Amino acid sequence: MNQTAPKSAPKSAAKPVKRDAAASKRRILKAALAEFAAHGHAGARIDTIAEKASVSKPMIYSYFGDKEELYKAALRESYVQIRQGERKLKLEDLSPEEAVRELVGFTLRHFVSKPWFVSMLNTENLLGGDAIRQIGDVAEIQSPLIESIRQFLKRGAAAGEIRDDVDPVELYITIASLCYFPVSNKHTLRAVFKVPIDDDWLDQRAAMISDMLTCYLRRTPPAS
Amino acid sequence: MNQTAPKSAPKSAAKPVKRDAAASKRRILKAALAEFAAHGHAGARIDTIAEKASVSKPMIYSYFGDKEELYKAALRESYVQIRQGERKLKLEDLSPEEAVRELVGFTLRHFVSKPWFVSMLNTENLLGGDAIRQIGDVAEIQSPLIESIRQFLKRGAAAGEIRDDVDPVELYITIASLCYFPVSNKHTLRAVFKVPIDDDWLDQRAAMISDMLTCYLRRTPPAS
Amino acid sequence: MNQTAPKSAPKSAAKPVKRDAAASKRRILKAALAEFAAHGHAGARIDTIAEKASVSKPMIYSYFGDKEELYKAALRESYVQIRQGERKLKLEDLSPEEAVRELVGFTLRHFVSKPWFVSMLNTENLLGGDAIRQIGDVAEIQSPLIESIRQFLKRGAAAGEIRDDVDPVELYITIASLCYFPVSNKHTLRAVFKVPIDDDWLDQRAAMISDMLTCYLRRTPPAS
Amino acid sequence: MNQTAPKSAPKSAAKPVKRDAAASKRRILKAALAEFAAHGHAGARIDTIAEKASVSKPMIYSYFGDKEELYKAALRESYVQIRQGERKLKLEDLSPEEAVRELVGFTLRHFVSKPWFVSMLNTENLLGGDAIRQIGDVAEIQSPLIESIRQFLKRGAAAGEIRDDVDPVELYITIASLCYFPVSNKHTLRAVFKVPIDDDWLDQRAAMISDMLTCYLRRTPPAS
DNA sequence: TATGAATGAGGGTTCATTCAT
DNA sequence: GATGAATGAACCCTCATTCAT
Repeated sequence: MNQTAPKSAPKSAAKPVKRDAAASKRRILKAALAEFAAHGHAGARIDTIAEKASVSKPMIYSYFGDKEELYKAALRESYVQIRQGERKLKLEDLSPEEAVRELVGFTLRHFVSKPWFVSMLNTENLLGGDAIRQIGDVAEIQSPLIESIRQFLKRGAAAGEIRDDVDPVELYITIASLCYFPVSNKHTLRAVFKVPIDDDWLDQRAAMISDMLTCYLRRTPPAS
Repeated sequence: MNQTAPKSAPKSAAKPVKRDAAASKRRILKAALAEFAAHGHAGARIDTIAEKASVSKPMIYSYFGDKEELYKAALRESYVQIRQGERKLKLEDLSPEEAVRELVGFTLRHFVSKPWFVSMLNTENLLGGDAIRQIGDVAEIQSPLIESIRQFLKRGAAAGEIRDDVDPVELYITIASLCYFPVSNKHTLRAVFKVPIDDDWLDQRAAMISDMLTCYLRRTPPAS
Repeated sequence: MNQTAPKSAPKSAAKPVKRDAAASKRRILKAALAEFAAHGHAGARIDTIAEKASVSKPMIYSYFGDKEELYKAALRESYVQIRQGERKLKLEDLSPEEAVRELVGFTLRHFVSKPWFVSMLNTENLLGGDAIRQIGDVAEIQSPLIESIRQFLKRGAAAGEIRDDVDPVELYITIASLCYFPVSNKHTLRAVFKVPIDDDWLDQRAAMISDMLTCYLRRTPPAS
Repeated sequence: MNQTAPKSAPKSAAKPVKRDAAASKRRILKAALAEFAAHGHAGARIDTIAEKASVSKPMIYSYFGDKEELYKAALRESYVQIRQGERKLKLEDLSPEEAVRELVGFTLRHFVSKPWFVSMLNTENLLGGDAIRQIGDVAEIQSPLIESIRQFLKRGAAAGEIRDDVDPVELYITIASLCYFPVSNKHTLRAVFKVPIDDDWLDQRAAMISDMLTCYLRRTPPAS
């Protein structure tokens, strides 16, 4: 009767992670994020999520309520994961020019390597942002990065290396714009402009973006 | 074939728009574009499109085949309409700096005033670009604008006013990136960064983008 | 190719009533009434209704909206049908005693032969009467019967044959009570009191009820 | 086996009601009765019952088997509780007329104050009485009341105060009919006849019913 | 004993699509 | 050419029921 005695063989992963609520919830969230990112809100299928998460559908409803709530959880999760990645970015000891170059390269690689984040933003904005407005703490999730940018801008301005009228949020939006678009619109760009959005192209782009920003930051602000 | 030439038969003009196949098709396309842009591919409803176009559902199927084909037609239509708008842009007699400023302002206004275009691109890229790859002539649709940009870049470079290593497609992608992102991601930006993406903000942004690009174009290319 | 030519043989009921919206709706209503009466609100199955009505489920939703609305329609239908039966009742030319006897017999037979009416009332009252409150014209449906009762009471009182303080609604509720209970509670009565609620028993009951009512009506009202 | 005998072990009385199988079972039964009465057989939810009884769902299954068995237990319980109420009724020392008046008033108040009994009967009869047929001892539960009625009828007949051909079961069914209907069909009566079934109305009704029955009982039986 | 975790089977509802006039 | 009528196939969600601790 030692069929049901995994004690003696804890290593055997025959029954992966049964009866572990937290793990189940995590798997569901991961699968949901992938599914919503791949097919949008309406195109996502609860059946598929259940299957990919190796749980039954009722578990999803018991943990998350309904599709809408699951979507919100997935959207929030995409921000949480992005933020975890951003923690690795260290700009403190860099010159403004190096910091910009690092930030651009990082942001671009970040978007490329986490395409579900880009897809979730697309999906959410398509639907009018109803969900993100209901997630209270999204602003806080992103703030450390902005703070980091503010620091190096202040340092550079104090050292007289760059202009002193640059808002960190505006700069971030600029960088994000330049990095987001080629990733988000990869397929239409390729079809319309025959541009192959591959690693080489992206590397060149990162360099060009950095050049442009550096040039702009160095310049003295207009007299107006 | 004078079926589609009601001009020669003014008698039968009792019912103005009825029994006009071309008009029906146009109405369907318009409604489909609005619906797909508003709710994405999976979220769009054929019933709603039929209702908004004031046609019966079988009409849609007889004209367009199925939802997939209708989606492709709507996607193509969004490019056609965008292109029609771009025709109004005249850059020939402007200095490079003026041309950039005009192009940026125009592109931004364009995206803002045709949000369905932005939504259709989002939707199409979300789904992997399968549809746009099947539309043969999309590349040609966009080319006049690129040509126009090429012209003023060449002129400016010849006059020594700007650097001569700028690719028109790259420049357009840069401008598009900067104009697209704040429009496309309006809702998440507002939620995360508390930035109100209104007309004032967009005007300032257009100026800032133009400054940055001008600065970059003027600069001599790096030695490498 | 005369497979699809029923014209030459209109009698053949091979394809019963296809493409007849009104007929479909009628069949659905009939099936719904039977199903709700047999299994109650929650126990009724839309699938079963569709099957019994020989329509697909979407037809039901297209005609009636949802289960709740279909239930309301069925409830209303049960009153309409009951009312149609009551029209056959003629009390005008009868003496008060005969009228009562006729009314009692009729009501009892009515309830026995339309058990779905009794079941629908049970179901609706079980759920708190939410549905019937939303049906505007139920009161009017029942009123002719009350009017009829009022007439013979007035006639009998004027002739001095019966007391003159009897309210027609109260009398109807009394009769309904006496006729409803043995029909509605047929199964529990049989199980608890071993009373076989069959035709013989019901006939005797009708006589007893009539006796009792007659006795009561004849009596002069109490002094109080 | 002193697990279920906390009396002998007052030490472990820290948690008063916990680990008391009988109490749990009682709470389940009470909650089930309320739930089945409120929503009918199909509409009742095991989850709700578990929650209201403060037990886990597996407890319910371990005590009662399945929903069907729980329903039967609840149905039986409703009879048991009704019977407990009836025990308080004392008709022995009353005149026939007083006994009838007391019995009517009591029955009406009984139904009004135990609406779940009425609802359970409705539900059970709606479903065809399958459950009650499987409960063996229901007949015995009700019999004392019938016996009590038989007594006072015999006494009254012997004293020549009332007719002697009245069957106690028939009389009880008559009284039950008159008291049950206005309670059971409270909502539809209000909607259809605009009669407010409140305490005043019920008091008047009890008086009227008693009058009618008294009148009938006093009368000499018909010659037939 | 007691229960959190989990699920198979279905229930109501919707949607793209077609039929028949 | 045009449409009201109709439906198969899902989809989201729930519920009675069991597993495993």
